[in-house]
Amino acid sequence: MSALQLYNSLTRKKEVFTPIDPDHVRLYACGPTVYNYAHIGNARMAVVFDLLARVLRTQYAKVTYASNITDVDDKIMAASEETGASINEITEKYTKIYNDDMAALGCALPDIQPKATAHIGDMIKIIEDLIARDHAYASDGHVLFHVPSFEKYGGLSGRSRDEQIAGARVEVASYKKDPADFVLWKPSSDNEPGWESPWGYGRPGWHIECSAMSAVHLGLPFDIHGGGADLKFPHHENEIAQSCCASGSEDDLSGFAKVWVHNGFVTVEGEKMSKSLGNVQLAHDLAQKYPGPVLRLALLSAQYSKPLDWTEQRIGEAGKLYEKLQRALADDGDASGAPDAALVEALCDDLNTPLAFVRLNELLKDAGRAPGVLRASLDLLGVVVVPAEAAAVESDPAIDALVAERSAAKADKNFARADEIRDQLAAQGIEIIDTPDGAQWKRV
RNA sequence: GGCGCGGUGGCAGAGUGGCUAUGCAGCGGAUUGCAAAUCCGUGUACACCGGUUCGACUCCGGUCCGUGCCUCCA
Repeated sequence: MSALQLYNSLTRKKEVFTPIDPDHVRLYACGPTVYNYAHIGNARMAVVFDLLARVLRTQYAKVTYASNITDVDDKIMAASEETGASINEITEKYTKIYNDDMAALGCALPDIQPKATAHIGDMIKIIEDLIARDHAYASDGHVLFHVPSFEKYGGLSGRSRDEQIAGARVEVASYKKDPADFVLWKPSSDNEPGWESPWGYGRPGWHIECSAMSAVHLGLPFDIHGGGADLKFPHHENEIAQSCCASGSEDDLSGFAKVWVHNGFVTVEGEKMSKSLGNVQLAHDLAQKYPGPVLRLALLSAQYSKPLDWTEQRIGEAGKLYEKLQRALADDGDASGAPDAALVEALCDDLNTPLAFVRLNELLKDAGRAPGVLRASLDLLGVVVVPAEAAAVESDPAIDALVAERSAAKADKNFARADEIRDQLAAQGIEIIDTPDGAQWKRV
């Protein structure tokens, strides 16, 4: 069996993955803030870590994959004010939509999907620990992490505290001892969501939730922590600071999580997705328009850590691959088999999905002989191939009549008439496909 | 400005110190009455300039260009 190698952002090297406990591999990935539909970038993260969990499961008997739902956040509050819907209505609605949409993309539900609001007590506990260890202080209703108290701060992103301040875009607030200090807890007004705490009524800062949920559900240190590349700083840097300092691991940045995996950014037709450009591609919309497996194939068509440009052409190519798979697996048949060794090997090499797809194409040519291997390989990739529906899903008396007339002409060897009808329908965007079971047609 | 990442054939996208993937598109052919599908064949591409080397797309240095983060962000 090939050894799994992963690029570790913390060490900046590709490393052979060695679990802390081979009997139980633990993976955490930062999940979405549920205030809106997930976009294709969120979907990439979900697909990448779903795949990583699947690959891990081929090698280890027990794998726990946790990915959180952030359900307390200022953006959610803003959405609530805007729409008049309650916070709960919003978070419940978009959590369900997120899970449904990711399921369409072939993502299994994480083993644990903790919600921030269910872990406020755990967060308060960590904050208290940090205060007790002189890494945090209360000030003006806020509690802040004191960055200068953690010498190794910045080790993940390669950014020193001074450099962070040099950017001069960090919020300089009167209650901060140091401009780099970040919020662990902040006060809420009466009409804002909040919880009672030793520092008064308030709510947690953004970073603390992941420190709390990962520790509670996985224990420290755990094996792999993942998320989008943009989370590296400040989110993951701050998670490390909180978790290492609260757990007495100030000297070892890997005292929180051993391996850090970051997936690359998604652009759309060469441009950054943004509301102002109006080019945000929602997973929900895409899933209405294309089969989920096609989207998954498209998302995996570049290696996870590389940037991915989301284009019509890419979806089109994924669509063609999917159609080939559908044809190859049209007959139920041998469902047994293990995933192809070369494909597994490609995935074990830092999830090299493009290389795995090369193998997939070879398997496709051999599908007649070894459909079981192809099925098992697709299973591992999380690509669920659903047989194509019989072509003519719609019915149109005029077209059906012409198709029937053409079939009759063919039977009479009147090919001139048959071709005439083909051309006529083609002009209307109708394609006739002859099959052993008769002619079918579809709009193209 | 600081910290990163990357520049590979028409497009996408792996990879390797020497044998130069793969997919899509294109072209040629087989097959099919014609199509579709399928199959076969076909492209010495690795930003630029130096260096190391018997040999570099691959290692080192520099240049140019693109891009991400540094503020909420997957």
